[in-house]
Amino acid sequence: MSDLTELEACVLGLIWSQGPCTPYSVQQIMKSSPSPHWSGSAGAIYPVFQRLERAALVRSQSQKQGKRESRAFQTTAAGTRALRSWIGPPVSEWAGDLPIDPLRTRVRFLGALSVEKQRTFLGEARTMLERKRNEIQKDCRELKKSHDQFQYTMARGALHVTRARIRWLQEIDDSLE
Amino acid sequence: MSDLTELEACVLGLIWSQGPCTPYSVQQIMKSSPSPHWSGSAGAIYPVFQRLERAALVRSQSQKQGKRESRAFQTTAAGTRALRSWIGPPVSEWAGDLPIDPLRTRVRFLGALSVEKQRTFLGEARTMLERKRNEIQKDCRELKKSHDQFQYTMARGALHVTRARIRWLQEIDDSLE
DNA sequence: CCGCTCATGTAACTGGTTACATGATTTA
DNA sequence: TAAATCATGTAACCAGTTACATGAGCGG
Repeated sequence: MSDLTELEACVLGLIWSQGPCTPYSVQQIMKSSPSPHWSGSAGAIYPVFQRLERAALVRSQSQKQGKRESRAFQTTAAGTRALRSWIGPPVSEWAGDLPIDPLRTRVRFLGALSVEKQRTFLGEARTMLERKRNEIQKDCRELKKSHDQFQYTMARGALHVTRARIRWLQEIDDSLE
Repeated sequence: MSDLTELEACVLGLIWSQGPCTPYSVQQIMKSSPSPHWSGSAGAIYPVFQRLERAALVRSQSQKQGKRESRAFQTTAAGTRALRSWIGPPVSEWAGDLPIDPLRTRVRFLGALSVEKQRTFLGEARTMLERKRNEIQKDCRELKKSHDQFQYTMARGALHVTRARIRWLQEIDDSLE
């Protein structure tokens, strides 16, 4: 497998971290994520599992109970290697790049609005960001003693960034005086 | 036009902010952006212009010099309206959502690496982020007196977020003790 | 006149989306 | 027993990507 897509690698990582699991359960994890940026639809997930298995990065064994059949997947040694090399080091060039942020994109063209509308926009955006920040904070507290240290780390990252975005909106608001 | 894609809206916004311009010049702007998340390829840009014109959000007039012909596009009144309603308010639900960040995705699975590799990873990532931060800082200084206030604002946003990401990596590094 | 940039496009592909289809199992 | 959820997939679509094609104008 030449190069994993983000989704493929993410699924691979989840299989790795969850141990044997079904496409369905991975799908549930993706859907329940606080801000899922993938649909987690069957139409995406199942083909990914197929590709990963074809590339021998995961293997499956069917575990049928009664007439209901399902297959449990786990990473192979090659799969773990692929995951590790996907993560790095070496860290890819783009690592410093800003994640694409639809809110920032909109702010770029904020000049198209009247100053009043600009204020409304900024106010609404801040409300949403603050709500998000609170959610994440709650998440952090819950994950603090999580078995998986890096899930907590993720949440902390989310918190840092969300706070930064709030500060930024604050700054814009101030500059509109 | 039911709903603009991010790329369509972004192009529309650029046409709006630049005044009459050609697909090619918009393409150049996209390519020269500090962290372009679109390829800015002709295969993307030209069809977008076609769609925007079909939807009467932009109009064009050919400005041929000699045998060389090119068309200059500008937004129509409907185009400006579409841009404004794309920006909001009302601000969309997802505004608070975290932008998808490939670095964070990788950190989620950092546990797959040895602690040594984890440190290397974090070190490299930080170097890149710091380099980026410096670039952005320079950008900020240059844009400070820019004609377009919101371009400066964008850069400030980038700075806030990048600093937050650096602090986050710092925090992870500390927690590995 | 050769190569570079300007400038405009098309064609094939690809990864992920929505919507659909199917049937087993559990719960009200 | 009807509805919801578990669980597995397929099919059509769509936006953006890479790669290609074409030709004008310009500097060495």
